[in-house]
Amino acid sequence: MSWTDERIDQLKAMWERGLTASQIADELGGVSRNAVIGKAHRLGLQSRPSPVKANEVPKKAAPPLRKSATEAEAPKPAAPAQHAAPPPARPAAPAAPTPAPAAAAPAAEAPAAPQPRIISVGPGGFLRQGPGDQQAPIPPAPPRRLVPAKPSPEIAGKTTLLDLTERICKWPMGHPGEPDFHFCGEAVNPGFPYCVEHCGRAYQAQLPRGTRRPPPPLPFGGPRVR
DNA sequence: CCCTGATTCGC
DNA sequence: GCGAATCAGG
Repeated sequence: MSWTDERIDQLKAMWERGLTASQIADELGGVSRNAVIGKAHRLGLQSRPSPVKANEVPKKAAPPLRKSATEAEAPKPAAPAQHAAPPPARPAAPAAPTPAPAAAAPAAEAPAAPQPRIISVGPGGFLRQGPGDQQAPIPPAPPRRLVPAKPSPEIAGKTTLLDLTERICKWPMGHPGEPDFHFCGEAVNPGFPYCVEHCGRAYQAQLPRGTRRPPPPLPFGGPRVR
């Protein structure tokens, strides 16, 4: 599997949306988590909250057993005189304990990052935006009332999250949070998370905007091999 | 153990 | 450029 422009776009989008590398890899298919991370770095996409990065600046004297001591370069400041001069800390680590300016929740955020490309990821990754149909701000918390999850009559007979199995089409119907949100529930197209019909919708190529999408090519035989 | 992202380095 | 192997924190 190679990094086509489209896949790179999806990677960027999902990465910025805060999906984990595993999720992204899974969503794209054909690549490993490492591949995603590697690519993200090469692209210059940069570190969001990483578990292994709270601090740590310079400290590479005894790399366990790596094959090379690439950077054993401690820039000797050649500071003569000054006897008893205490190690002036590290020249490059002033007082900036919070290098992550945007470490907020990945959800309700709109940093206004210009993103002209069109991307289209299936409902699993939940991205469907483009210059034309950008998502509304999703602003004020809807005055919806949280209710003690009683089996409302609306979802009676519907496929809920708990009903999902590997053989059940997981295409979402409606939107999460809405009272009648449920899943398609049809038998899946074997090997895919959705039924044949929804596979057709999930994996179609992005049409040029303006084009009315005709009936999806139904006899699904599309891409994505896992 | 599982998960995460970061980094290195042979290809 | 790519990604497995490795590292390292939660």
